[in-house]
Amino acid sequence: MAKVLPDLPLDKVFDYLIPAHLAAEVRVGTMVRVPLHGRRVGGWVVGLATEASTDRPLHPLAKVTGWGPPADVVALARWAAWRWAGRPAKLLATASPPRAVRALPAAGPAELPAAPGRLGPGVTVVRVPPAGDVLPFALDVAARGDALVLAPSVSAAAHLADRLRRDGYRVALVPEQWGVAAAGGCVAVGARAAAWAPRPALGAVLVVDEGAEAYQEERAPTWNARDVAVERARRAGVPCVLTSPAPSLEALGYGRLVVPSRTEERAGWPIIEVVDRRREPPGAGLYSSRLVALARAATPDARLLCVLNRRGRARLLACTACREVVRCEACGAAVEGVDGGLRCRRCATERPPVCLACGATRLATLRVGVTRAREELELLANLAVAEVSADSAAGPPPAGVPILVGTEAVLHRAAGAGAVAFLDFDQELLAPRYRAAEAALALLTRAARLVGGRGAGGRIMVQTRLPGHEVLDAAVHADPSRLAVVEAARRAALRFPPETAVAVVSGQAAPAFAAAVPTERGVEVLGPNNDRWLVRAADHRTLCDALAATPRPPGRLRLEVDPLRM
DNA sequence: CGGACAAGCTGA
DNA sequence: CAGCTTGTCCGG
Repeated sequence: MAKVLPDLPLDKVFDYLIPAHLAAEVRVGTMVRVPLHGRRVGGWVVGLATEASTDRPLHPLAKVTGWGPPADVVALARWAAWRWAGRPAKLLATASPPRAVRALPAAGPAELPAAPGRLGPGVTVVRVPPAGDVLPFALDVAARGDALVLAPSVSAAAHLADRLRRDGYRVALVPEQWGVAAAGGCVAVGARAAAWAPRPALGAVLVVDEGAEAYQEERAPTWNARDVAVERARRAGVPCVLTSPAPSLEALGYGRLVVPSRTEERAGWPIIEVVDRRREPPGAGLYSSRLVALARAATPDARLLCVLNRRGRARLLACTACREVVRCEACGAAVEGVDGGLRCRRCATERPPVCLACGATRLATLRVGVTRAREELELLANLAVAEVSADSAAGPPPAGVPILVGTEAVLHRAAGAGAVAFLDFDQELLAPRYRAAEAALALLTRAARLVGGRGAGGRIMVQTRLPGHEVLDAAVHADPSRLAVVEAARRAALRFPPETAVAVVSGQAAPAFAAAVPTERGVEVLGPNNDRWLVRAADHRTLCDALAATPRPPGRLRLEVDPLRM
């Protein structure tokens, strides 16, 4: 008989008889449909047995849907369900092909384009400067056969896949080519979900830009592809390589660090010019004389990207026709849009969404910081300046404009740049998130990739009132360890991860859950703060065991293990 | 999850 | 008291 985990928010395994005509297709991982409680549901075979765990009469499997995650991935999903306090079905769904796979294609060739080179056992963390190339590491793992290569975005994965193909490797882009990956004899390449790709004979694992936030699933269970990949390699006993321009503290805890020579690393970072805003004359606003000089030198071929993160400010509405700011007719304060109408933030007066100045009905949110910066830069530089928003539906940034200004989205939406200027970097350095420093350095590395290394003339300008901050110290010296040392000490002093392991508990059932967490072995429950509780323990084993031992009260509950913010 | 069944509420 | 909603239970 088959032990089946239904695709329901239910952690229970049910026994089914395997009809003779399906026997050849049923193995651990096979996706099936089964009768349960008067209906048919999908599920995964998670085990095979000869004896049922119940006396009640068994139903036969209704249907085999197709191939599913192999046995090692099923086991990995069970581990991840414990590690991120979630349901195995959620993780098995991620590990499954997006469309039913009835039959696998032929496996790829056994012989590989290159002989496996040096690759140590266990986890190797490699510091690759922003302008450096990770392809050599991808080739190293690919030469091991049935490799797994993860990149932080689908586009980065597709690009790496193309380059591996050009070097003679057969590549499966997962999850689209799930079946090709399952057949084996190829490199599986993909973004976050590819951590679960089927690999018949896993040879090695590479995680590119291991610290990227995109590796973490935002919805619970908040699993992280890097951590899943590391555990997977450990279970298989194969080498695992993590690359990053500035390895995270979590990665540094996994394995030995390999750094390039000082010369090589310095060449891979652009020149970073720090402008001390405390020394600028008052009234200069966001525009130091050095920034104005940089702006005047911008050309359409060597654009200047100006980054101004002004999040968390009250957002204003403006009329798209006459550009008048929309205000309350009763008290004159700013209004906010509420389902089809406008409401005053101060006196709660409501009215239809119509401009009082011109009567137009098309209103748009105004990002005060960025919009004003665009106008001011245009005057100061005497050049065209375009505003770039995070809305990718707005199309690519306009061509032929020498200066672009926007929130950090400008770094995602522009293909390249001659220079990048952070108008007010203190926003990043002082953000009230425990990972703010790592995130700020990540922002600088993203900018560094757009402008290239110092040899290519790349330069970044950072305006700040904290010129001695360790993030800037690390970037200016092209030495991320200068931040890692300070940050590790700070996290340890504040008992933040990875010094400790934490989970955020929220949702309607959070009070009952928080009260039921067993506070043994040093497990602490802190809060509530904004209706959220924090569970903290010395390590993940202690934390996850405590969460697993807590009975789930009825009602909505969100458990966020390893929160990005807390 | 979602069907079954029970208990509670409402209006004639 | 029919007809409906809401809550609880449980599945092979």
